[in-house]
Amino acid sequence: MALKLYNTLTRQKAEFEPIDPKNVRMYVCGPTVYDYAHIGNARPVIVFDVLFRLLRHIYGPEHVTYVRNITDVDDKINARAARDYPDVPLNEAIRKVTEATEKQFHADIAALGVLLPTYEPRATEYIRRDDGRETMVSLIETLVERGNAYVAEDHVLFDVSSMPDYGRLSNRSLDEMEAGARVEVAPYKKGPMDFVLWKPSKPGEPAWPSPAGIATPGRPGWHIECSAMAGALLGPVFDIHGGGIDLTFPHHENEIAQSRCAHGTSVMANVWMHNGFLQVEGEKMSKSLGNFITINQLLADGWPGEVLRLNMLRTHYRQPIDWTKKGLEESRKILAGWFALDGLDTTDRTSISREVLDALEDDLNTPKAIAELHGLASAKDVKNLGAALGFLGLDGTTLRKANERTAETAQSIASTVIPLITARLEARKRKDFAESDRIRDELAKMGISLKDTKNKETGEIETTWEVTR
RNA sequence: GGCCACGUGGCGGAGUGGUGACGCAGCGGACUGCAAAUCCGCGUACCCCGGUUCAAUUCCGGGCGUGGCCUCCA
Repeated sequence: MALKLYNTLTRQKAEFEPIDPKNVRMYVCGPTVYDYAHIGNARPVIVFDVLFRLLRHIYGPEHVTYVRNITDVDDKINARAARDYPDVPLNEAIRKVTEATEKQFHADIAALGVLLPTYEPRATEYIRRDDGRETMVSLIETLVERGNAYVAEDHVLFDVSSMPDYGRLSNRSLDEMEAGARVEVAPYKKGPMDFVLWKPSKPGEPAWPSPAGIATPGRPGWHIECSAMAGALLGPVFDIHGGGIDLTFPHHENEIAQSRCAHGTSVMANVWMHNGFLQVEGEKMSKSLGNFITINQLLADGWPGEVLRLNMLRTHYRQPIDWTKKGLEESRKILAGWFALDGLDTTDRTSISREVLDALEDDLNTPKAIAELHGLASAKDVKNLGAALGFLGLDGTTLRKANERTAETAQSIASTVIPLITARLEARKRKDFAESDRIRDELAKMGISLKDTKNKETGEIETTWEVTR
């Protein structure tokens, strides 16, 4: 089966045809580094990691270029830096915030089994540079020259009226947008939907020499950075652009406007993919509700990264997810069941089952793929199951780490537990089941569960135990 | 108000114009002193109302509900 992907641009699922099968190119909007990544941020990272793995499988690992940026210039970063490091010069404080957050982000997603993208550019590296690559400043200059952007009060603004099909991705017309606009329009804008490409910096704020003859130093608007990084690393037209569904408008719409007008192309990327939103325990995740869940917190609570990953993939990427504790428990059980099978090896990827690949090639139908995994598990086909799990980024690494931690806990309490188990076995031998059960209950309260097995050779009852919490 | 998704059994979640995927939970059985683990078995679900059709959960229309965007939140 050929790879099919749903394209937001056409609102249809269609067969994917790369521009150049020798170099399949994908761009995904990455995080703005000012705070811990939350579980909603994890979704596109995981979803597009699966797509990256699939593309590498189909076209060959050396024939796929995946760019996921780091946004390290943004007003939210400035605000956070000023708040957290009030006694440090702003630029230095910003560096502290972005470096620490970026490091944390990488640690978090590594636990989720996410491969490194081919390139992970930082926005600040693409404002200006001297190697001839596309930059935000060069894009802005081009847009001004071509009449798609104008200078007003030290800002550079994109003139949306200069682009006839602005709004095509999000399927809305300029009239509709203007009618529905609820924001106060800055007086220097020609049209209410015009958006900022460049804005002046206040003293002390990060600032770069401005384009288009503006004397005051400034900084880029949000949308231009993705256009610049995508253009610099993937060229004017590439295959796939991904991100959260909330970015469709205005971010992606504006990216398209900038890139297409600057490059004179009819599309920026052929396929636009958007992952659905995530709710927590049936409610919208928000700071005011206090249900903001970070990846870091989930990991700290003892959930192996692979459980988070599986939990994410149990829902199709375009569907909304209700992220619940119950779902996590279920994912943990499923994974534990698979990894308990004898002979499972996730490093041998020679036989990834056709059924699993077919499911993934059908617009990344991960729930279907997971159902196939269940089938392989019940057929005890550990060869195909292991291969598919490894392929999906569920290679057991974080499960093993969690098991090691449990083993350490077990070791630390073994001296308390073992005498109790011995006493219970003795009670059992003399058929004092009341005492035997009392000891088992006592252990259960400590989070220890027991298993009695009969030794086939000696006929003796033996008890194994494990820490369940 | 405009635009867009989505509504399947207790829960999660595929899929299909006509034989009730799959998983978790639950129930029954085997095993066990009893459990646990394991194995075997068990479910008459497709938001509502119309329409098309021999036949609709699946197609069409309307309604209701949930969520998203229209505010530099993935």
